[in-house]
Amino acid sequence: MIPYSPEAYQLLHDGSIALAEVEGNGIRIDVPYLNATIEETNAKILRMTKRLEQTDVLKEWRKRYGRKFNLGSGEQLGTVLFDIMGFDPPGLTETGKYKTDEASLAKVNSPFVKRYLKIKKYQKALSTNLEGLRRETEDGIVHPVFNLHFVVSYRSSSDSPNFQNIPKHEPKIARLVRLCFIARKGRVLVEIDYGGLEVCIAACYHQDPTMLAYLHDPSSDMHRDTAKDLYVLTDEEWERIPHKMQKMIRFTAKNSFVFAEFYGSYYVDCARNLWDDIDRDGLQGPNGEPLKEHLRKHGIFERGDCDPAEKPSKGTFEAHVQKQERRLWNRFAVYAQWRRDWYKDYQEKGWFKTKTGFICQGHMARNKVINYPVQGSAFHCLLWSLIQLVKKDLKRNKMKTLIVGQIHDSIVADVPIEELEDYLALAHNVMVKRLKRRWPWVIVPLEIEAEVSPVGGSWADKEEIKINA
DNA sequence: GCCATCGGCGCG
DNA sequence: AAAGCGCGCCGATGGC
Repeated sequence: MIPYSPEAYQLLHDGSIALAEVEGNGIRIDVPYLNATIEETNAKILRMTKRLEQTDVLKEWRKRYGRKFNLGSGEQLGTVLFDIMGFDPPGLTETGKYKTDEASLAKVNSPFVKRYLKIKKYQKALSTNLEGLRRETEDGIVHPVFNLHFVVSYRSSSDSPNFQNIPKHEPKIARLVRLCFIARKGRVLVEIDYGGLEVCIAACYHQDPTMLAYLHDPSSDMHRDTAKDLYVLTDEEWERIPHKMQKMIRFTAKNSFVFAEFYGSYYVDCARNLWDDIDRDGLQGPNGEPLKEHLRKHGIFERGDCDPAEKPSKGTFEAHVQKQERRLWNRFAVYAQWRRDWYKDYQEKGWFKTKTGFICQGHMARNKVINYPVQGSAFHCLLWSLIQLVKKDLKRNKMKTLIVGQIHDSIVADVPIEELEDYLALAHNVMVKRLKRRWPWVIVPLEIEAEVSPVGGSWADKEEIKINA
């Protein structure tokens, strides 16, 4: 069976050509800054490593391994922490070694851990994002590759360097790396992204009335409402929490619970992650108290065993999250039913077809069957918009704007400052209005948000800007 | 020296 | 009944 309709084929065909042009354009790199930053980051890592020498963990480590000592070896670290020093092993990897990732190490009570993890973060940024970027930059321009093939869900990928995983969430690291990416002379970098695109596209498949109501009412906020339930916060208490803290609480509710559930996770894993999030992010309740203290006032005293074989005990966070899980899927009951029906249909036929005309066949686990069509179709909305801009609108209007990248649900462009207004209007027209005409199955309103760098400035300094429709 | 695999982690 | 989707890149490791 040919795995796509003629129109789906056309999308990949046009998309490949448009993305080739995007690759050719490339992004300007601040080479002097990049070179200086590589030097400085190297020195910083060296300094931090020196300070680590005084910790008891590192002393034990050197004693055990001598000349073979290697700070980058997770295996050595596991042996030192859990075999020699007797900390509780947080769990084992797929192949039976000690886990030494950030979440596991967070449970080890030692001043060594925090500093070690900080070094690892900078090491990662240095080797992947800074040195990797320098390797791939030529004449001050980098040309990331964007692939439309080999991705099972019919999304895209990027490499050499990967433009789709540049640090963003950790402020210091994000700034360090994003200062490298700058607008050309007299121009600004503009990133326009669809807000909540995957949720919107999922809603086009399942048409759950509660979800549709959320998406049609811009003043409502599913993640905020879920966050309040999850942490037992009344409206009045929520209002007393500082805006920045509200955002952090909403962020963890969204990523560790709502999206996790939508992707097929369940309350045991969610409870574990959410409980860890509270301490790691320093989440606080309405009186500035640690969120766990707030939960205690509402009869939630501890995390719970989170043992899949056991029922959660009363008074635990695990039991509470289980209750919230039931509540979530009761509210989105039509969505829940669609998941069952969609999967059953696949089991009977052995394949399914996406809204954008692609056929996925072969053996797939349940969660993949549910996620691929949404993930793929969401990206196709972005790709169609990008094709319109690159192939039609920018050329038709004889504009000098260059599309330079794409990150699943966003488009990055290098725009002459005098074209900014025109570009924003054009993008809005394509991404919001014309897309819905192109694909009438998009039955929810779409929203876009734009961020703009200073003239000749960097991606790190971009700021949100209003789009006048 | 080359290559595949693993654990870990960055992004959506 | 099962139990988080998709990518790419890095260093470590071990087999050849």
